[in-house]
Amino acid sequence: MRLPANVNWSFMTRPTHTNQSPLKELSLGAIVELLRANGMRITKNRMQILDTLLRASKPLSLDEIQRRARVAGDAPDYATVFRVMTLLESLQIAQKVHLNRPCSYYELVNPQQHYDHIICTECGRVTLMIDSCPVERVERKIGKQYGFSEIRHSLEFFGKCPECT
Amino acid sequence: MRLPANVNWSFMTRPTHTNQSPLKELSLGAIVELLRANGMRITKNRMQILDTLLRASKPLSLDEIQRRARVAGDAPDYATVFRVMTLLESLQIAQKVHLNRPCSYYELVNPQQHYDHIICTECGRVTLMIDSCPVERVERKIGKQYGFSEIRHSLEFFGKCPECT
DNA sequence: ATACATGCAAACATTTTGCTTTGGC
DNA sequence: GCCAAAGCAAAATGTTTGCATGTAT
Repeated sequence: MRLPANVNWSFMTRPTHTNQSPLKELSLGAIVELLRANGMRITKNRMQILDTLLRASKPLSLDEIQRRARVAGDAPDYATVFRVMTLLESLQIAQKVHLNRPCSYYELVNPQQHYDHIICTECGRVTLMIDSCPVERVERKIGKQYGFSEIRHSLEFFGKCPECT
Repeated sequence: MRLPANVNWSFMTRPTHTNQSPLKELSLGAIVELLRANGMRITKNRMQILDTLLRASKPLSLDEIQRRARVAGDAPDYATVFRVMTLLESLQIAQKVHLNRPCSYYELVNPQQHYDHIICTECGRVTLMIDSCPVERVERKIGKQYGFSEIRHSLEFFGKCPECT
């Protein structure tokens, strides 16, 4: 059952930067403050990427983030987008979402609100579930029953959306 | 909100082979029968891969499937493993599981039983949740509230397992 | 002035495909 | 014998890194 020990699994969720001050609300100001508090510099690229993520109504791929972060024909390098997203992920400001596609999609984590996704298997449209999360209660049960701690989850629904039916 | 129309999303879940007879139980016999019913040939490679998947107690990567399907020093080609898994996926006999790792992991779909996963963020160990699925009720709600049909879901929990705590 | 962030290019890992040969039916 | 499946090799895709240069602090 145990996977190979020589594999480094830590990159999955463990922050590479110790994040002492968790995000209080999902706003540009709060994020900038948190970056500063962690010794990160506020650059034009980072502002444009954060602005893009805040405007997005669905998870974005690195490619989409790069294209949307373009200002006056000037887009950040792909590697920069990658590094910024890796950074935001490690600070638990952003997270990956699994859409059953060959590349990764990212969204900002809203500490106030948890949303799960419904992905149309026909057109790929992503709908956010605004309902209260159906599994939060289960997380507590897992802690007790299986002895896990620091539990997070990833939940996606797939189906045919009304327009594709 | 709508994603680019020129993208082909269908590969995500839509079977490429029309599967007329859904699996009744998760056994080698039932799967072979289903393959035959869909005009697929029964080969040594396919038998070894199916046997591997049936024995597995956790989702396996293509690489792991190939290594485990080895019989007398003779392993199926990696491309063959890939094609067989794509086939099984399209017939909805197998499915991908997202473990937040750079490659895909597969498991057989048990029509009798649905299991969700708990993945340790430290050691990568995968635990199956044998409890009744916490979100089946939600699926019905999504049908009504959002108008989706043919709803499936993917649910993974992440946390520190007892031994890693 | 210093150290972090960036752009560019190259390396890497994984997935996917083309094509010829093999083998199930 | 026919056509699907397999093996091999190469291409395509997406992710990640090294290093020289730029820039926030």
